Amino acid sequence: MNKQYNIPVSDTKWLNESEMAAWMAYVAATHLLERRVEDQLKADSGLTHAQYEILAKLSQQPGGRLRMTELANRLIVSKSGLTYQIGQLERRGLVTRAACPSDERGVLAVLTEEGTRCLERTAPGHVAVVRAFLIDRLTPEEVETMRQIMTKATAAMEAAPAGPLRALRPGKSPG
Amino acid sequence: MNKQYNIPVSDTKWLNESEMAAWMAYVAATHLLERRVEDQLKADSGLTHAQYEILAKLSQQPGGRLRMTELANRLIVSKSGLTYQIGQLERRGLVTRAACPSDERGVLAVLTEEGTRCLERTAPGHVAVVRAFLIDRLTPEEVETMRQIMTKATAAMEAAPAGPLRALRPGKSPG
DNA sequence: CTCTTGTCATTCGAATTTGCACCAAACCAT
DNA sequence: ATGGTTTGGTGCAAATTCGAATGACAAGAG
Repeated sequence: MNKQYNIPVSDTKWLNESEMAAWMAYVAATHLLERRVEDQLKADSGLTHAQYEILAKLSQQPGGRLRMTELANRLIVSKSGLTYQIGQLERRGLVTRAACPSDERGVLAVLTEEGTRCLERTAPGHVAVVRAFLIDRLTPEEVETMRQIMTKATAAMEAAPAGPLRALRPGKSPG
Repeated sequence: MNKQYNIPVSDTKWLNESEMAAWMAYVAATHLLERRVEDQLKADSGLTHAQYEILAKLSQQPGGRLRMTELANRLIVSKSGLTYQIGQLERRGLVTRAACPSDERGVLAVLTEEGTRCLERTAPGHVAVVRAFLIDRLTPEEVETMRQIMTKATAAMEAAPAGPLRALRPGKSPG
């Protein structure tokens, strides 16, 4: 089938022991942390992590509003997925939809008063989880290194085209 | 609470700038990376990341086999979720179910020959993605620090009971 | 042995996510 | 202006995930 990602065995640069350990620990920690965050939010406010991230992102914006597509891009979620979740939040009165003044097609997701209160009520518990299982386990230097690592990775992926990895490798041009 | 320091009602210890930046970069990187990994696996072998992780975990075991519950625990997935995915992999001939010799109730998920070949065929591309967007962007020191960070976080979560976070916080006793 | 309790895996229903198709609106080169 | 192309948001079907309920077996007390 599609072999565009396949690299001949001889060229494969496998992960060494440290790299493999780092990757496996990252995967495990990510799964565990996602579960903890999800559990806390569910128990504390009935929100999912995806919904919390929507509220949090909106609250960072002036006027607590953002275009649907822009919001989806920032949250790294599909547009249809965002449509669904905004519907859920709207049903709970935490978000409202408003017409975009500059583009007739556009829709603004707007954080409501109640959405703001819900976020303020929920945030402390959320932060507590992030601290308890991650941040407070690290030295300030480790926190800073994690920031650098994750920023680099994010930049690499935002820069690279969505397509096949080949585009990133030298000596090949898209057919 | 004590307001003489102009601290809000809750005694929440918020994230400082570095911590917040680290957390937000982590969340963004994780979403982006998951998407990249998913895309590569789908295009290259028709596997999801969850399915790849099952095959990889089984391949690390002697005999390429593991009890369902044990596998679910290691992959940090619900048992019912694993049942579903093993069904999918079995349908493709990459995994077989076998009776557990020591426990009549038990079921062993067993990696097949074809499952092994599929994994060997898919692994290079997977590693290439992990390298391209994460590992190769880091210095060896950063890789090592990431390993430490993620190992600490994993240990913290595996040690802590699944229940409310309150149990972890000082000055409060359950009930 | 028998009863009670706990564990293992599955099934079922509900919730969520994605890609694709679709329609309306905006953009653009004639 | 105008026909063609692109963009923005939503509807829909398929896939995946989880929790609760279920049935079979195991383990321990009497």
